[in-house]
Amino acid sequence: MPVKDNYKDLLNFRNLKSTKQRNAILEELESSVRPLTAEDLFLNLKEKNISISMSTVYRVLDTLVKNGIAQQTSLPQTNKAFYELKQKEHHHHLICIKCEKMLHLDGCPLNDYVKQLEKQSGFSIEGHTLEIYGYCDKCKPED
Amino acid sequence: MPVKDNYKDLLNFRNLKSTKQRNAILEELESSVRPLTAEDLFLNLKEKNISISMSTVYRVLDTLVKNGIAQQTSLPQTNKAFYELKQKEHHHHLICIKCEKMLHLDGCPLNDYVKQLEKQSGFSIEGHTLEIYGYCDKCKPED
DNA sequence: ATGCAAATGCGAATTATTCCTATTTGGAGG
DNA sequence: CCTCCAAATAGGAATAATTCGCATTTGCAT
Ligand SMILES: [Mn+2]
Ligand SMILES: [Mn+2]
Ligand SMILES: [Zn+2]
Ligand SMILES: [Zn+2]
Repeated sequence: MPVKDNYKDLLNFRNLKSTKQRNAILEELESSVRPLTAEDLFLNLKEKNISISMSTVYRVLDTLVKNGIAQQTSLPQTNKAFYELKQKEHHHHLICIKCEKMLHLDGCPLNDYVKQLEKQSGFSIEGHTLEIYGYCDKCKPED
Repeated sequence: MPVKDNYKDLLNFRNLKSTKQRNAILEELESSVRPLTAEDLFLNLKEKNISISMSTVYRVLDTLVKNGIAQQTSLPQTNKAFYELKQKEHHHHLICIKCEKMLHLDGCPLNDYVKQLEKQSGFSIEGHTLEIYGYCDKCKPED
């Protein structure tokens, strides 16, 4: 049972070879409802008996990000990176501190703010990080 | 020339002992115009011949944060933490990717957004991280 | 002044990630 | 299809930031 090769064009188009590992990671990311860590990916693929090493996971993710195929976010109060496929629209996340549930939010509330800030600060602004955290419905402390 | 002990009350009030290391760290943070890393603090204090170890720097910073005296921020594209004294007003930073210059911004653009999000999401929102980055005046690429 | 919980120092451990190098492999060209 | 080689991978060592464990020191209540 061969791993899908749905991503050959996507990869070759950017002068990237279509490999078992890259296809498998893309498949994982595409089918996941939430961003995944390098370790998540490593374990998921092992589970499916796809041979891969941690260094390859990191290298592939890096390549995907550099080529605009994936994007990285990092959560507050943890220092590991999460990855998801790049969405059409720039967005942020709402994260449960307890269970790590992660909702994709619609759009970005900072467009105007950033534009204005760029004018008054003299910086050329390249981007921003924004993550919102709290307790989800189920994890709310019941005091 | 003894290290100042201006912070004794501040510390004792929270059942924290006033130690040379804690006072020295508080002094560094207070006199710095920008947030400092654990290593910055360690080196600055060594420079001033104040005996301290890295683990103590981390432990003290942790204690200060837990007690609401300091606050931690972490920059995008780097995985070290920066610390500053807790300000009266919640705020964010504008950071130069190249030279690491860091401006404290006034206020927070997210108050309304967060309130609205809390209602419609069912989360109890505890906080958010927001850092804005780009190139400062002097570091702007000149194309 | 005394006693003891709290704080510190120092090195080892941990965690996430990157680097090194020998080996394998995708796919361009014949 | 073959061949070939640049690109990609495996596996382990290295790095960087941070945390831990434990023996020693110290602030401060009495
Ligand atoms: Mn998302
Ligand atoms: Mn600040
Ligand atoms: Zn945004
Ligand atoms: Zn804010």
